[in-house]
Amino acid sequence: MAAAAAVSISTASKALNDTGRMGSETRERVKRIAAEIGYRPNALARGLLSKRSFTIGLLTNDTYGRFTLPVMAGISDALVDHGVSVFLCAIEDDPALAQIHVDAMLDKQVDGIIATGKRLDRRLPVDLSNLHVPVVYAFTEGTQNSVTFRSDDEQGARLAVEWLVNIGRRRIAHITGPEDFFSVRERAGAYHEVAGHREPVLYGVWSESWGHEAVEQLWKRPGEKPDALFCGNDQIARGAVDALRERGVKVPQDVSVIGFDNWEIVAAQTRPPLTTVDMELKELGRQAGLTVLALAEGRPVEPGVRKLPCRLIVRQSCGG
Amino acid sequence: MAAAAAVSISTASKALNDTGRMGSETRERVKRIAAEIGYRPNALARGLLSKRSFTIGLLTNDTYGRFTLPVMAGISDALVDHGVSVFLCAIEDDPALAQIHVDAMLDKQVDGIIATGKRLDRRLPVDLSNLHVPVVYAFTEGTQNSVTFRSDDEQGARLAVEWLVNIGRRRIAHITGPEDFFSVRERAGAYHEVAGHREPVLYGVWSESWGHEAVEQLWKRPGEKPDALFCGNDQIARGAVDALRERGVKVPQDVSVIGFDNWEIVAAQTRPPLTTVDMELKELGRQAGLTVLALAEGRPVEPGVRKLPCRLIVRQSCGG
DNA sequence: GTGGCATGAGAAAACCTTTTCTCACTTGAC
DNA sequence: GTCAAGTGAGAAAAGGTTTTCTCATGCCAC
Repeated sequence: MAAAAAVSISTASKALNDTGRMGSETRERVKRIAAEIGYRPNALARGLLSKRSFTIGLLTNDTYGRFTLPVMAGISDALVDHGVSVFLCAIEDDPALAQIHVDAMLDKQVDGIIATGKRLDRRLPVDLSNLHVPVVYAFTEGTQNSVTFRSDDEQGARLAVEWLVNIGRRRIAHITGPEDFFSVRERAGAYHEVAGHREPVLYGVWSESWGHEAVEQLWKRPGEKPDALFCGNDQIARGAVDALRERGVKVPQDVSVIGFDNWEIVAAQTRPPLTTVDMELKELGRQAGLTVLALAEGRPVEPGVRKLPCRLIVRQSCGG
Repeated sequence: MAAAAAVSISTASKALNDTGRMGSETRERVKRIAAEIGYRPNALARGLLSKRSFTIGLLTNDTYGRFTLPVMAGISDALVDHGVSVFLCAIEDDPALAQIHVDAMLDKQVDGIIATGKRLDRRLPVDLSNLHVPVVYAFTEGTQNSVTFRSDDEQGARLAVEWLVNIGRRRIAHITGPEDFFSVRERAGAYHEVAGHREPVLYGVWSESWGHEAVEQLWKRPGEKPDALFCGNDQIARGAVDALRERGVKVPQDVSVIGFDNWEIVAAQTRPPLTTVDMELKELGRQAGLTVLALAEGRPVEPGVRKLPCRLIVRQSCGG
């Protein structure tokens, strides 16, 4: 303890925390000696007393981290300045494992929990609604009266389709994922609204091969071919681009293609690199982090669903 | 506290921990009541006394988590049974940020630190060599006298090339990443040894487009074409497969292609799906987790570099 | 010179466990 | 009937910090 090294006992605490009454030369001396011996207070002891562990838990069922990692980066980015560290718990879809991790986090007195996932319209396999610590949901379905952050998929889709319209495309097709995804329906709705129903929506799965196959279907149909494809994610877009190339259709000259997610590893490696919609997951994580911190500190936060706007990332697959 | 709810005071502790002397009916009663009221001991208070926080820190500079996530999954998998939680700290390549995170972890009295990265032959931008907590390195360069876990890239490469030889391929080319990567040189060494120098090694970058371009180079050369490609990672392999398809070369009939990393998102989505070498990162993480736990508990661990064997994942890009 | 007050610094309690120590009571043996 | 040993359970200390309380000193004013 700094006390022993320096002179006094609990006076050290007051000196280092700039609290209490004391001579300024004593305060300075204690601080100097503390710095010299590299004294750092024990966060466990501090937490025991203050009821704040400066620790939060991040719960996710997104094994590959595609969505979780950007969210995590945002959370960490926002909280590191406040001295808060993050427990990451990957729970797959295993309720028992999830419960174990939640219990472990609670035992360690986390100041709050952020739940995140891989899908907006599904809950994590564990009930977090009656915990005595604040819970914030990010990119996963929350509970009644909770704070939930999600991307505004409708606005994102609108952004994409309007872009295609603005560069002069008229026959825009929409190739997307399974219709039971809420975000698929939201994006399709925006597509219909902006594009005006000129082309049908092709529902499928989230894979390159579906993008490939959907292009086959579209180009086998009689009549005019689409001059633009709005794809439900970057993998589908990539499959579509590959299929178009194989058919000798030029991207972006003959057909513009636009993706969703801005999953760099796919979007940037496609030839040509994909124009796509970024869901701003890092910003989403940042806000979730600040919110759980606010709740932990007792500041009031309005419950409800917060939709964060998406952003269009322009690369070369659209021309225009 | 359970004490208040039940009857006595510190007796509760002894009852719940099965220590001390006491009547079995008292012990049972305390346990029962504790279970009823859902009592869970405060890990902070426990840690203060026991000097064990049941917490470790995972430090990584692998932003996209391609390598870190499987390692993390293994660590968590190994340690969750021991009640240990993991702080994940993504430090990019920022020394100042790294130091902040390390300090925060030490303040929180982590029982140990695991350092991981995206490259075997580079250190993290922070010195962990003189900490008073154990440090284990996994998939990143460690320090003198430390415990380091890494994949056996030489053995992995051997596995791949031997497989190609065994299915009858004779003109095996090796397209790989930058020569300054230690693992690139190790893999190339094994390739030379097994394949017998029949083809040159093409060094480049870790991208699909390099795989694509390398195939162009190989097929533009006069003389016999390769009948197999051993690629330095799955992205290169994927670029190569795409280039071959565009040239009308059939995979796997005419040419076998084999990748490295088993990055499912690339390997499984390639047409045909890639046969590839898996570095068993999850197992690597598991062992790193158990090792740091052993060190934290004071059990002796031999320092040194532990090479873990790779495994061949057979899909359809090789035939045979 | 004495009473009041401001000031600086240490003492003590609290946070929640675990562990060791102590004490009262029971039992068995002589 | 007394003594030793054994048993059950509570008391107390410790762990490192923060916060409140107390006390001693010195100063000013009267």
